[in-house]
Amino acid sequence: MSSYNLLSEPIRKYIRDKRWESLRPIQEAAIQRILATDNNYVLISKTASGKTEAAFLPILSKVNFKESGVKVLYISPLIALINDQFERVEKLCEYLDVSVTKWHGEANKGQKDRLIKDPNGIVLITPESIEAMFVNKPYNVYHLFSTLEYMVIDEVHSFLGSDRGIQLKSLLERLQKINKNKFSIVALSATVSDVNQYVELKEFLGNSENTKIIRDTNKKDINAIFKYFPNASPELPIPLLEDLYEQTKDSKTLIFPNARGRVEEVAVKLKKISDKNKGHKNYFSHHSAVDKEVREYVEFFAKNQSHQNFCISCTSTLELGIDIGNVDEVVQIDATHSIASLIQRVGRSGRREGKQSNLFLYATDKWSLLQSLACWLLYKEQYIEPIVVNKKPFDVLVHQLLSIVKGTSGIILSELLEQLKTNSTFSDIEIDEMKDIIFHLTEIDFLEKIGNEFIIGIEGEKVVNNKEFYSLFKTETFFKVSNKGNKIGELPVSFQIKVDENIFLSARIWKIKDVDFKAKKIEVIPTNDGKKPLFFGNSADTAHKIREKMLEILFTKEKYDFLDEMGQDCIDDMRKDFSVFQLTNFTTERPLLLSNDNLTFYSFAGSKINKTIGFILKHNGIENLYFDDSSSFVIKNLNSDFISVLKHLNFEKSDLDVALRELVETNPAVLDFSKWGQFLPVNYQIQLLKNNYFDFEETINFLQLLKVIKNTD
DNA sequence: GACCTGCTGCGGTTTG
Repeated sequence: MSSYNLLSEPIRKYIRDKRWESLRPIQEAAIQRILATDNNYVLISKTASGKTEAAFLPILSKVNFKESGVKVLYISPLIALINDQFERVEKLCEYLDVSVTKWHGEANKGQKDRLIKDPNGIVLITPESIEAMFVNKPYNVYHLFSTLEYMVIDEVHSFLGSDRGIQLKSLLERLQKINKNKFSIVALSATVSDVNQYVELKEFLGNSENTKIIRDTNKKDINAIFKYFPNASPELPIPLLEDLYEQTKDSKTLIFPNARGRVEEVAVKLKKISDKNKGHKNYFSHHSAVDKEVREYVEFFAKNQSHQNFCISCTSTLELGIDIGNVDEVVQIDATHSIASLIQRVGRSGRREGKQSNLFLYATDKWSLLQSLACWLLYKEQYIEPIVVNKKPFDVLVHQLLSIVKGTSGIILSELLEQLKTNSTFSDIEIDEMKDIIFHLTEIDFLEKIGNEFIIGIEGEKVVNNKEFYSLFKTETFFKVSNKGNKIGELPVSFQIKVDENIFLSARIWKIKDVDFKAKKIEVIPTNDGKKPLFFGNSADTAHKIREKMLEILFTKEKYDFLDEMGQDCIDDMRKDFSVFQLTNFTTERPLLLSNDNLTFYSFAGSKINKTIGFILKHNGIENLYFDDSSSFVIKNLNSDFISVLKHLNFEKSDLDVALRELVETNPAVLDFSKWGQFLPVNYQIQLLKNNYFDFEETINFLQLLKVIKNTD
């Protein structure tokens, strides 16, 4: 225990009292390095491997908490995670007489006020709460956070590649600027396995040169079992549910059915089967539309009822590090959209004494089976999709610009530009581009120029003084569902929301008794039979590599011992269907099926490339139907030669910009992916579409190399 | 048929 001896005595006492026999590998490595240097570190290690302690043990040994001011700022993407970590960190801090303060939208205000009176110790916060402080009480940011020594960013991978991540990076740099002595950063992550991702990670922390990666490569052994139950209707096949029940009834299980409606269907139907068989009653659902208190109860149950089995049907709400302990079995119903997501889900399982740890992959559709298989094979190859960071985040610039102006009582142009230009988040955006955007914001009354100084304009006030301002993502308002004052969850308005309709929610069945459209409330009573609720969402993008792997599987002869008979037969059938194509190169060759009067182009490409191809086809007057499951375009009544059309698609730049402008003007909803993009000048909206929504560069690369293989008979 | 994430300030009332 060499690192142990380097820690301060109170921390060593903590370890002794905890009766830890040894430090985990990630802790051994991190303790030595964090104590010895002021480098930034990224600690990469699987869920529940002691990452939090790997960061906090050395930081608490090292930092001098005697001086006034907050010394350590911990940032989390989730309130639930802050509440979880608070208990752990606070217990540790009892040994040091250092105070820990939760600072998020649901945290106790008295504690926050106390911190302002006497800034000290450790603060646990969300990015949005930092944003709010910059906007409303910029002097408090200085008062509290100008003497930081360490910042800890938890679940850092959840920020990378998103607008929320760009916002956090900007906030981090704004904090760094008000600290005379630069603070060091320790970031924690469970799912970074590709060396290419290291570059983006280091860049994110703002000091690539002095950022080091510490990685525990210990893998989790898990046994995959594929089961194929083709379904003919939107409902899950009964044999699948019965098999699922048998596989999970004596375990602690997490089931990921991908969609909230289906999460409810699984929870309710399994519970019914369990009731019939006199099995356990602990069937729950957990997703964003389940009431918060109900979700907390479910988490509490999973964490504390160690002697009882349970089954939680959930969405990605249980992907991140909220502590529910380990489960015995993880079930994925139909394919995940990314390997990163699969890694997180697999990471939830752990071995119980004398029990094999299993991952069940159920598929209800042949394409989903193929995609699931592709994901599993890529997982075994340790592949993970690359992180794509928008280097010209004009929309986040709009937001941060308003945040900076609001935080001042008037700022001159040169000072505003200086603040943006010295923030490396925006270093690829030119000064002239910034000026364009500032000019446009002034035109639409988001900013107002008084003398030499910019302040927030009349229209800007409406936006900045709204609580929706602090976040980079949009949310719609749902109707609150309750039963005699007990909150159950919420549902979006749809034709389903009417009196006497029966729906599933929070793993139970309800009859709608009253809908109050004005108050957006639904009153329900329990009942015995019903339907899954309808939600409307967008599916996440599917990575290019996953589609490529799907194609590869179709052209190999391999048998998979983890596939059931139905599944292997299905894959063999698909292979037979595709055997009419003489295809050998999975990077460049793609099948083109010619039949009577239509053709089907199987692009086997990532979502962004497909969106771009669809747009270009339409732009060239080629009407097509796109099918996401099979990544294919069906084109009817095409007279010209499709291949030459595809190879010679019109990429004239000015022409493309005209087409994109037309798209933005006729269909502004195309910008819905960006909360702040709507306030950009139209030519910047076009650039945003090119950078974030479409991917012309990759599409051109793909099409240039593309060799279309036609069917032979 | 299709995921997730967060939220100030102020004035009022209640509580110790």
